[in-house]
Amino acid sequence: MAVRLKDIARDLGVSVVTVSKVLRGNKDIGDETRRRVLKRMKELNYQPNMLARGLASGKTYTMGLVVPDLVHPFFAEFAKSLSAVLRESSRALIITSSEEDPEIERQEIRTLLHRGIDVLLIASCQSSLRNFYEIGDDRTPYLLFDRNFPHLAAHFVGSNDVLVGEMATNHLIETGRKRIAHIAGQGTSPAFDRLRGYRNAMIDARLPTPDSYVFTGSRLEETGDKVAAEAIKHFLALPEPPDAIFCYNDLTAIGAIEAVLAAGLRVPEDIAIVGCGNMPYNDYLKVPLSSIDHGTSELGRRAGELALDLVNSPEQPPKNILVPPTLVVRASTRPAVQAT
Amino acid sequence: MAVRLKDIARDLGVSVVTVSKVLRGNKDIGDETRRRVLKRMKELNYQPNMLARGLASGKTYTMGLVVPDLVHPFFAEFAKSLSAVLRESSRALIITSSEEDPEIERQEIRTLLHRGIDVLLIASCQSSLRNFYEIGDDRTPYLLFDRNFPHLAAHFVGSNDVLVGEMATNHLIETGRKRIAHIAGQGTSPAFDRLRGYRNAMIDARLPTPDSYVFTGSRLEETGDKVAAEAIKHFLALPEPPDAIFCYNDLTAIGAIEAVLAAGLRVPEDIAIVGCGNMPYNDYLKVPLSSIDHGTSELGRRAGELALDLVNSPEQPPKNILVPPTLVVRASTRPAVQAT
DNA sequence: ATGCTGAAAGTAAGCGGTTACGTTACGGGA
DNA sequence: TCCCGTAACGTAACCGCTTACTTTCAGCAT
Repeated sequence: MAVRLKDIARDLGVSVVTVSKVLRGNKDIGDETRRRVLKRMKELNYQPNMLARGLASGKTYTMGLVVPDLVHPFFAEFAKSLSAVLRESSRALIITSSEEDPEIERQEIRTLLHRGIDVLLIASCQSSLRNFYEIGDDRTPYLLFDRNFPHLAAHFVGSNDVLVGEMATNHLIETGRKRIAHIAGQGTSPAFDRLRGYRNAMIDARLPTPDSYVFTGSRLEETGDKVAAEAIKHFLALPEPPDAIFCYNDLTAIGAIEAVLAAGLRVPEDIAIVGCGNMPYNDYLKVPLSSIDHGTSELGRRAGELALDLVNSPEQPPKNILVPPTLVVRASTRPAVQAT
Repeated sequence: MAVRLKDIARDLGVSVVTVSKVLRGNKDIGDETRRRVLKRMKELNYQPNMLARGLASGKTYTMGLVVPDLVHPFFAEFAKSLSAVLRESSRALIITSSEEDPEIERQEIRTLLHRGIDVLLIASCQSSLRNFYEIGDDRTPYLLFDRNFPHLAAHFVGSNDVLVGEMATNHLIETGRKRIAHIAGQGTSPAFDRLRGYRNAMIDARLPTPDSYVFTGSRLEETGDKVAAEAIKHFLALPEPPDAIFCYNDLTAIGAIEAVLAAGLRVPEDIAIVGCGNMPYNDYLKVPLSSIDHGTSELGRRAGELALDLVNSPEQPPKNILVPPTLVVRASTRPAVQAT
């Protein structure tokens, strides 16, 4: 079996408490004793039993992460980056997926809390806040990422999604488009904020945004490509079809490109398209896709740092960490008028 | 704070042990008592403290997963599917990434073992077996997936990669190609087996496979697209360039398509290309990519089931679970001779 | 000499469960 | 009537570690 504190104590003729104190760097121990204990720990390759430590101390050295979908590159990359930060402070990460199902999310949160985690990180797929009151009861500190709840005073790490919407829209405006449409998401703060950013930019540029230029779809993370097909059908049936589309995310943008091409039109000549998320394969698509990059690994890093901070000072006032987005231009938004 | 067995016992005037027995479905309890305990558990919304249970019983109801890269769609999908299986038996999953670094992998394994997990699942990036002797010492059952070690008598869940290579190559042969090349991986069992499958198929078809038709690259999971560019340069410089290429994975195939197109040749007319992994975006590439599908979620499911089985009977003889691959044909391998 | 201080160690209790045995009371077979 | 088996529950110890509180003793001021 594994080496225990007891074994080291016995070997050295000291008490378990003494060894435990050395382990945790307690001042309470003489130099000579400390040295002997540390030496023996190395020799035996001692690793503390985290279950026992967690039970006795309340700290588990474990963080919990709940994402709506592990396969989505954004969440995967976030998890990877977060994981790297936690590894440095030798904490484990329990990752669970809610599959975009509020009931599963609820279940996963409860499981994590009762399993014992120091901090919970979550991109919630809830529309209500019920789950979060439960978390509050358990006094486990938590932070939201990617998706925020305006009326919940919680820590948040994410993009400035209003700015995301503005940047994408302004980019289309700057390349000379006038009739700019938006395929919008639903029910989450990024969806809401990106729409707002889009509206802001259009109003600033004094461009019209008829209601018919905003097509709202749901579950765009998983089925954005399908939804985009409907959206394009809708847009192309308008008396004045758009000459550019800002899509809620890249999957939707990909679907939009496919649908536009299938309709016999050209991207970007007839319709320019910009997405959001800057997925790895954007360069290799039929039309390489312009996109807004969230700085995902930066997000993961910042979230990890905040989480570590919350372990020590759980009661601090809510922080709101926004990582600035960047625009990555590719072929799908080359200027409409090739003035040469 | 959370509800404990003690609270329920007190409320009902029975002992903690009685409640514990009910919790675990022990026969040893009368119907009436059992009913009262269960009722009270529901009322108080009791959830067992996993740390305490783990410490006392040795079972942690937690599995550990080590993957080389969380962002890779294969591992993400595997993790997702595995996670779903474990959720059904209310077990948590600790996911860690080795970043394709043997030393990190070693570290992560040790951390997991000392944290206490019931089963370890790992796609190892080791070339040596050193880590696995360590695991053996801790008597924690483990299973390998995706990447196997021929000389290690361990449980394995993965593709039949020889068959993968044969299927891909045979498909190219059946569509009329004669000069078929392979961009091969390095150092892992899938790389080795797919190469063998390629060779098998070529020999069976009495087609030549000069050494110059096999280009070996490393770290294809992360940089396959770059490596493919070199490979294509190499192939096109041959006196008799190939008319088809079987690529170790989809990322490599994507890079190959890009490079072939950039060289002014057509896919599939001049060079057909088949990949491996059947990534989500294969339909949307410049040339939609034919690929071998591993049945990734099936793999995750089978791995999860085996892992659950190992909890109860850790000492069973090594199982070797191979999920049959399937071919998904897209534009990149349309027949060379459109005989109409 | 007496008492106080602080460094260095130890003692005991407990975290929330589980496990291996006891104990009790009842009923049936001989 | 006696014994024993069994159902139903309880007792005590322990899992490996931490926490809060002693204890011990040297050094120093009074």
